Amino acid sequence: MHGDEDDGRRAGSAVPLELLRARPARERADAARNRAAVLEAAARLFAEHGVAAVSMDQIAAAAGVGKGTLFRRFGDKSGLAAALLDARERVLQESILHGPPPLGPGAPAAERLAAFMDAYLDYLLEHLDLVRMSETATPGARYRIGAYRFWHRHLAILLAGGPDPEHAAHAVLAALAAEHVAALLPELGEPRLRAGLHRLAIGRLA
Amino acid sequence: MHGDEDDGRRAGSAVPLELLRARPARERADAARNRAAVLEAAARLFAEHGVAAVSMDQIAAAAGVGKGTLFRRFGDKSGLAAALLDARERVLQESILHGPPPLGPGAPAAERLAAFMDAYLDYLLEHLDLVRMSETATPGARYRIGAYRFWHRHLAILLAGGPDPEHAAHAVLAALAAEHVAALLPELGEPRLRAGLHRLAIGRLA
DNA sequence: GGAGTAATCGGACTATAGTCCGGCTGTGCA
DNA sequence: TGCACAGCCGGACTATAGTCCGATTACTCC
Repeated sequence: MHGDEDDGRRAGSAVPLELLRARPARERADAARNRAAVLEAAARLFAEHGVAAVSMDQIAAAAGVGKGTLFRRFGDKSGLAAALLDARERVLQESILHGPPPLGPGAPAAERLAAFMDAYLDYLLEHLDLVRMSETATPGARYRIGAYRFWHRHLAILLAGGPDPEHAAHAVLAALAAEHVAALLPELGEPRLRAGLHRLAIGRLA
Repeated sequence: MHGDEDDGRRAGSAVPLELLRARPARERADAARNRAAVLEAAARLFAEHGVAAVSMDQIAAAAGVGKGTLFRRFGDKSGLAAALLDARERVLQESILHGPPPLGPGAPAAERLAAFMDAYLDYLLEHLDLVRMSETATPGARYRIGAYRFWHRHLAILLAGGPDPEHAAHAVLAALAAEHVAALLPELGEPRLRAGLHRLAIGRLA
């Protein structure tokens, strides 16, 4: 899924469990230590100086690892951002799949849509810079990470009544892009942005 | 507006004509020559190797100018892309302002909306890589360039009947972002994408 | 035609993302 | 406990965007 660091334990892949256990499936102790050190250092530096102002060199130095380790582990800066967001994303996804209505299953589609827009916007506003980094570091990154596919699938199902739910879901997600929200927030303010996004999801834009 | 290179002749600014003529308003002959050489070299290299695969160094070398000249003139890579798109954009903007209906004034808003979506998508698909570069080179670039403001204003006027035309216009433009269209095109194909965008503009998404 | 001036020129310089590979070490096995 | 090796480590290396400033040169005014 999203945090696809290239270690052995990929979740949800089709590889049989035996094959994973054939080679040392667990990551080495030093690798685990370094991973934790990197995530901790990155979180601290990002919080301290802002996401954009922190270089990968600084993170590597602060974590006490080499650049090679950093990049092999997380791919690039967007991968590092995704890894930091991973836990938060899982919580939201879990609430959607198995949580109580209206965010979870059991409520009418329109109510679930509204709940999703609110919940996603909450998540986005809380981590705007980090999400922005994870979406824009490399061209097309946003559409490749597993999280996008999850949100898209969820929206397409909720929009199933319309003419083209697949495209409608993409259109809603376009308006939820971190870059877009970051640009609109100072211009419109949060309440107006939130209301507009609700109308978009409901299909009452014009 | 969009191609805001920092020479003396800014179009559409509020500066009185006298002030512009007080200092040497015309660009120097060598500057004009270099500007043309850069644009020509960039257009050729972009067409030959693709926008992403051409470095600013290569462009400078091919144009026979130094890097300093290149960057002073166009600011950054997105500025260069914007300058190359400038002529095309003006044509579209002119058609909207003074051309025949339904793209130009005189037709009902719904028809003008459909015409705009078609015309903009034509423009976008024809120069997808270049627009993408101009929009994504630097964070927030898309929302700062004058062209975005133009499209937004136009859409907001056409969407005037709805609850929040300003936000609706932003939402439509979010779905027209080069990054977004580039990601959806291979997945949905052009006809489906076009149809979906029409529905979005009409407000019949769901 | 000549001097003054202001803008331009261009290449050296910095900062950062991302790659590569020789050496090392933790881990599983005997 | 010792061995073999897969996988990890980390810093040197490359490529590119963007900055800076001394030298140069086009334009203006006398």
